[in-house]
Amino acid sequence: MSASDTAEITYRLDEQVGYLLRLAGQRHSGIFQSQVPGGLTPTQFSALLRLAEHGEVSQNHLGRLAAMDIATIKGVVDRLRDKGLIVARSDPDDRRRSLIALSPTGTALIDDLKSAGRGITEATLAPLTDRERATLVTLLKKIT
Amino acid sequence: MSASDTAEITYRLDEQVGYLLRLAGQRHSGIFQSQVPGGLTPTQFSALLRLAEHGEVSQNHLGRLAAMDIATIKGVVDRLRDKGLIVARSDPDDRRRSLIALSPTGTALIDDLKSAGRGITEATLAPLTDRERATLVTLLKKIT
DNA sequence: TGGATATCATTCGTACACAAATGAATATTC
DNA sequence: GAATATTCATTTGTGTACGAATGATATCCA
Repeated sequence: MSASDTAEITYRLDEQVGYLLRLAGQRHSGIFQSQVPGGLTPTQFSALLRLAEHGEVSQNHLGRLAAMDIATIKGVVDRLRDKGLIVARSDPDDRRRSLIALSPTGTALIDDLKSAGRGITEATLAPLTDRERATLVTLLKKIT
Repeated sequence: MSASDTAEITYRLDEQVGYLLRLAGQRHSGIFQSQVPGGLTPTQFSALLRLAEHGEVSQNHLGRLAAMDIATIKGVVDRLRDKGLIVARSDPDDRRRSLIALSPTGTALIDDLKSAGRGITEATLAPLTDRERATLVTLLKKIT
């Protein structure tokens, strides 16, 4: 047994994906907040874009589309409705369901959100070359 | 102007770093929870490892070391103290400061945490080759 | 030395994030 | 068609995450 085998177990927190994912998320979140219109959060933004893509869907389905827990999407929907960006109605064919759709205000906001979203992604990826950006996106998709 | 230039602005949520960072973080978080001993959260884990690296530090300093807001580290420290993994005492040389250190129980846990941390990273990166793993870590560091 | 400045920790408010429990409504299956 | 299972939305509880305000303590420097 060599001397280095004795006690110490080396483990560098700064090299772990989990820790780095948290840090990268923090930085992105700051950039997002400074560039998004309407004081939207990243999750609210995702929910709105999913609604733009899919049209009217049930609340739980929207949560699945935007990768949110049912308890999380509930709060997000409540806040988006308070902001007047979405409308909710109960499904006449299934009384358990609450159908969620963009309001006219919400619809009118979508193009601005897409444009802001492009700027946010650009700022987040600014330290990378085009090739590195594509690689990062590819690798992140693989571990999702 | 071609037909496709008219209205539609294309924007794919599933291609945006911010969204992918959130998804990757969610998956990692699930893996973490299933493998870490003592029911620790990723942030609690990070705080403990920083304490192991740096020894006794002030609460705010610990927050900076582990990339947490002062309001966040306060809650984390409270919960770690409730679990008996750390001890806090007031700094005799600066009465504003609260000095935080690992307790004997916390110290005894560190090697297990490092070992679990390796497994968690391995499971998170399982879909990637060794080369891809190194690339991902490098790119994440660059956007941090 | 004494006033401006900075740092430390706490607290409050808002917003995810998810597990678990609940009750209502709908599907399934025998 | 009745028992079983599933799905939907809500609620509760715990734990990040961060901005902003506050009061206590240190430091700086004119």
